[in-house]
Amino acid sequence: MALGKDYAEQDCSLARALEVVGERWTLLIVRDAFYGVRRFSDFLVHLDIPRAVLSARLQALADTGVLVKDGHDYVLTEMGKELWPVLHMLARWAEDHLSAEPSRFFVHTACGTRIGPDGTCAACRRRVPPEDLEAHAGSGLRRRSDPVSVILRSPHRLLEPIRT
Amino acid sequence: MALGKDYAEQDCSLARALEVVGERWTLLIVRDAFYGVRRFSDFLVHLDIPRAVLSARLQALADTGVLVKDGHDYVLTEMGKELWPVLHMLARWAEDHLSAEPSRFFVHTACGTRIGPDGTCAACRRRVPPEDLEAHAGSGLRRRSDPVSVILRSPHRLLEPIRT
DNA sequence: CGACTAGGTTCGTTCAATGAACCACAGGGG
DNA sequence: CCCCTGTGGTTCATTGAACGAACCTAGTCG
Repeated sequence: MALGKDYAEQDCSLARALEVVGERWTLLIVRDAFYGVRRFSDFLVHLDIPRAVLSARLQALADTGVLVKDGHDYVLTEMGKELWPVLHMLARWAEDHLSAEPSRFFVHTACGTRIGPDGTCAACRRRVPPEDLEAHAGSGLRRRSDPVSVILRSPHRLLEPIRT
Repeated sequence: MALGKDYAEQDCSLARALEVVGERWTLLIVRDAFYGVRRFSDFLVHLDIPRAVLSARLQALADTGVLVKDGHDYVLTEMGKELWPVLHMLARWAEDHLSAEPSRFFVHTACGTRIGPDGTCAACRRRVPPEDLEAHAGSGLRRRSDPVSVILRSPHRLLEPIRT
């Protein structure tokens, strides 16, 4: 990971996880992938990240099997999709403790219920996988003007590819 | 966070979270805090981290309220303790997908049941807070020889301060 | 053909991570 | 009293990753 020295000496599966998703930008790339971003240039404009870094991260994520490269699209694998609960909990933690206005919230498409902090649907009483969720813009959303941000401002189902 | 440029432009509470816990070493420091590590020198020897970086991270975590400095001890706040589900899920993800042998597993002290991937006790059917969990060494634990690793090899309750 | 776009790579600069050395203070012993 | 040790840091030169601008290549449109 990040510097010459990795986390090899740590006896913890957490350290293994951080070697894969612990670098700068990596989790934001994965988040965008859940939002339906698939193309290099879309990640680029939405994240405002150096091209070289994006290239390196996408390749690393493809190498470890979080993403798979399909033509010019980078798509989440099953392994990647299972990061959803982690992303969701981290975002909820920030909202609860960093006075971050929720910029997005998520609704269970099947029943229309907003899911709780633990990722479960209160009505259905079970975990909802990301493909059954619809993202809605919340009060804390800043009005950015790049094409990807504009598209992501209207409600959309997670993992559904966006069209720029 | 990491470089001059932070995640300020991102409209996402995830980005806010990563500004606090997304830097190199930070989540491993928080993990050790759950394991009962509290002293500067104990973090130092267990993480094998440069002193300057450890100093900077502990101060940053105290500034944001994840830890509180009590004399020479760094202790998790309520806000910090609520990171437990995130850490636990990330570690389970690594075990499931990175062929990482579990180095530790966690048992609900009250009923003796090993908790599931989502952090719930199968017997009690509810979320178990970290202070009610006991950490046990698993099959994947490497035999490191520093004093902190030796202590952490025997079962111990989370958040219970270790004695070197 | 020429212009334009998507998807990168190259490379010089900047800035954080590293690790070794140094500093300050608090006991404890002689 | 001075010396020694342990704890909890800070300072600083070096290294390597992130940055950002420029460049490259393949495909497409007119």
